Amino acid sequence: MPTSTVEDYLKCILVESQASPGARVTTGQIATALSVAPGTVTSMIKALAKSGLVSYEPYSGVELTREGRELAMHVLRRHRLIELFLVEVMGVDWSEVHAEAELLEHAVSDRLIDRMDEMLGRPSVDPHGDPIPDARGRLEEPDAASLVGCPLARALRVVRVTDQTPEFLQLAEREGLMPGSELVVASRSEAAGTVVVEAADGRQVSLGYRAASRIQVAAPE
Amino acid sequence: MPTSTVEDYLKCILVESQASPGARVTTGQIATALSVAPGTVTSMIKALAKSGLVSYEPYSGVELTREGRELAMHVLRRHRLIELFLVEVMGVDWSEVHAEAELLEHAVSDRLIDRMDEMLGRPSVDPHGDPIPDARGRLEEPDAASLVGCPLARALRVVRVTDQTPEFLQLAEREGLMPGSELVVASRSEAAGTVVVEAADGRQVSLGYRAASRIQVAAPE
DNA sequence: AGGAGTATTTTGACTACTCAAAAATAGCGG
DNA sequence: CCGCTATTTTTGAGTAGTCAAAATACTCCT
Repeated sequence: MPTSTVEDYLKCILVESQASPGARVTTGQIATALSVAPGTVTSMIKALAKSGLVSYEPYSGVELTREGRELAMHVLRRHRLIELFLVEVMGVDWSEVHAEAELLEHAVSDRLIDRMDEMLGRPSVDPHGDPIPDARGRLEEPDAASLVGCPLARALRVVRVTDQTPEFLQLAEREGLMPGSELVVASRSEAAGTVVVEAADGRQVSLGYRAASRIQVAAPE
Repeated sequence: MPTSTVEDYLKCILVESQASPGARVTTGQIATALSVAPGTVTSMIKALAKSGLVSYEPYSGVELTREGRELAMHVLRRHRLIELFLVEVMGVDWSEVHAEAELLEHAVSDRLIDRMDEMLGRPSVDPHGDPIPDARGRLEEPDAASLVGCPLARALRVVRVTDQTPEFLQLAEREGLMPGSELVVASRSEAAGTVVVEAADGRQVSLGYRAASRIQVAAPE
């Protein structure tokens, strides 16, 4: 049985490698993401490599093995189902569910997860639009355009928000930029690094490139 | 922030001291209840004493301090609310909820616990009839009679089942001895150490004294 | 009171995780 | 190809929890 620390490392490696596909994940990246000292990551990674969960070449980064990826997928599934459960069934604010799920994902049994899945109608995405791996650990990662790369002056729908900080999520909620919301990108300024968005209620919001890149959109319906 | 191990020790000391009021809890008792080696308990207890959560006199047992008791009460509250939530909201079998709650009680935030409490209508007992401490850690422990000490040939109602093993709980369910069930104690044999109970459906069940003492009853309604 | 037997504590060691700080390495600019 | 900087790894040490087995203390019986 993997410890919850091991689960955290694997999940972290999975999401980091999804964020930049093709590249190996560096120990520094992991240290930052998990808020631990760099040396801690190195020794942990060596332990994971010994257990066959990652492949590791010193100074060149880490990659999940098939077994490690499967485990990480299950943790991710638990995390995202719990998030959705908290929002849909328990009425928790979507800006708070990430932190709650971070703890619960290590404590909830597979039976309970399946019960949640059933209660929620076998959903495919969590409250942030992140796809939920199925019970066999399969996941298709849709590649949607972000507010930085999408066409202008076209009706669009938010499908995913890839920033889990409560502050960002509260902003998104306030400005009508949650998954499902409709919007139009009014303009972009390369020089200023801003994107001006018109939400469904007609209000205009200006976002920096970093923030804009965290919001993914698709054609309405 | 106490670790989940500390929470387990405190909760264990609390329930053991409730089971035999007045007596100090021995390290051996704790070791058995938590399935750890006796020496482990001794060193853990010394750490708890240093943190001011228990008072400890070598060879004479342990007692919770006010602070330790408060903490233990909160853990017990979490545990029992989670059990009820799992049964009422998620439809989990009552014989399984104890084990689930054992893990979840360390991972659920206070906010979520309060949300559960609200959803369940501020309940006073869990699915086994165990009383739920309130948000301030207060608890009244009703002293009901068990099937060993109650009157014979009188209509009674099960109010509490004080054995959390799945096997026992499944038996109780099968034989109609869950909290709320009505029954009559038909006879008792001191010599054989058995109690014969007639459940609501008319079936008779014979229980050993140990099992009978685990089922508490009160007058119907 | 003297043992015998049981419960408890001590000892020494191990796993899992962590950090700070020193040492090693990679990759770049010249 | 040499040196500089940033990153990574190593080293040494500490915390939390655990066990097996030896040592100690209690208790009860004769």
